[in-house]
Amino acid sequence: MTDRVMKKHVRNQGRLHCDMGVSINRELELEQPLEDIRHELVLNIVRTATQISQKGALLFRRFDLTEAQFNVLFALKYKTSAWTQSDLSKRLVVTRASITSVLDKLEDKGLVMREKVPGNRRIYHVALTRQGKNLIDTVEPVYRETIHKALDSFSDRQCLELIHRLEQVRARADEVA
Amino acid sequence: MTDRVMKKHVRNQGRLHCDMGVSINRELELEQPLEDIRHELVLNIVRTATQISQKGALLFRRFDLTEAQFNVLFALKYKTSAWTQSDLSKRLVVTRASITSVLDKLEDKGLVMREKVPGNRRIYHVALTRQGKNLIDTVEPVYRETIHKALDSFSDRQCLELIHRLEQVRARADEVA
DNA sequence: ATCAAACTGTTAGACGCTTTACATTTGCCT
DNA sequence: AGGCAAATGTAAAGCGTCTAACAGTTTGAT
Repeated sequence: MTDRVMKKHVRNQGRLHCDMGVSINRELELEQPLEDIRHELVLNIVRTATQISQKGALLFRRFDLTEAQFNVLFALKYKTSAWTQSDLSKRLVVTRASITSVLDKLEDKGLVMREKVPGNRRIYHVALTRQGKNLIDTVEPVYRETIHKALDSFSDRQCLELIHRLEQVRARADEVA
Repeated sequence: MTDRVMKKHVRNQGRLHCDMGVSINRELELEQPLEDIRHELVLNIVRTATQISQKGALLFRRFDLTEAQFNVLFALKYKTSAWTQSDLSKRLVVTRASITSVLDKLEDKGLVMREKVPGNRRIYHVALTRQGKNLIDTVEPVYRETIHKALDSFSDRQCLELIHRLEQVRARADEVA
C-alpha cells in the first residue's frame, strides 16, 4: 500500500452538493492500434452484453431481484422435470458453488425451496414456491416487453441471422480452447 | 438460515479422489416457453460474451493477470494523451470505484503508476511502468493471435456487419432506458 | 470574490462469479 | 462384497463490479 491510500477523510460530514456518479464530460480519443477488426468485434460483443446486463439489472431491481436471481426463477418456471442444483448450474452455465449462494438468498426470501429427494440423500430438487411463482409471473411480461421494445427494429430473420453468427463465434472459440 | 446450512464437515481430511468440477453428464431439456426469438438473441449475446471472457481469463492467467487488469494495461498502451482514472473508467465503461481497485492491484505489482499532476491536486495521470509495458507487449501478440484463430472463419466484411448489428442493439437498448 | 454545483478519487458494503478444497453419498467394476 | 472414482452440495478466499456516501478540489455564475 502506498501512502496515497493512507489519506483519510474525517471532516465535512455535511453533503450539500450533488454526486452524479460517472458522466460523459469530455471526449476521449478512441484511437485503435491497428485496424484489427476482429478485436473490435470481440469488444463489441462484450460491450453489448454488458449493457444488456446492466439494463436488465435496473429492471429487475424494481422487483427487488438481481439478475442472477431472475435467471434462476426464470429457468425454474419453464422446467418440465425435477431439477437439482447441479442441473440448474448446467442450464445457467455457472458453477455449482454459484447456484448454492443464489439459492440461499432466494430461499431466505421465500421464493424457492430445496426439497429432499427420497431415493438420493445427496441431492435437492429445486422448485418455485407459490410466492416465487407469483413474482416471476409478474416480472416476466415486463422483461419480455422491454426486450421487444429494444429490438423491434430487428426482423425475426435478422435476429436469426445474428444468433447464427454468434453461435459460430462460440463454436470457433471453443475449438481454440 | 435453515438447518441444512448447519451441517458441518469435520472428518475425512484425506482427499484421495478427484473433483473435476462441473461436467456435462446428462442432457437437460432446453425447452423454450414460446418462440421468443428476441429473447433468444439476448441470451445468445450474453452467452457469447461470457464465453469470450472466460477464454480470455484463461489466457491472461498464464501471465498472472486478470481480465480487468489486462484491459487496463491494454488501454494504457494505446492512449496518446495523459489519462486520469476517470478517463480510464469511461474508456473501459466501468465505474471510477472499479478503476481504483484494479489500479491498486496493478500498482502493487509494479505494472502501472499514478503520477501527481502539478496543475490539479485532484487527479492522477495513470501510466505503464517499464515492467508494465514489457508485460503487455508480451501478452498482446498472444491475445491477438488467439482472437484471429478463433475468428478466422469470418471475413472482414462479416465482422463489420456483425459489429454494425451490435451497435444497433446498443443504440436501441439505450433508448428504452 | 464568493459560494454552490460539479468533478475526482476513495471507501465500505453487497453481490455474483470463480477456484480450490472438502464431506458425503452413489455407483460402477472387478 | 469391497473399493475407488464420480457426483453433489458446501465453504472459504479472491476478484471485479456496483451503489452510496464521502473529502477534497475546481469551476462557473452571480
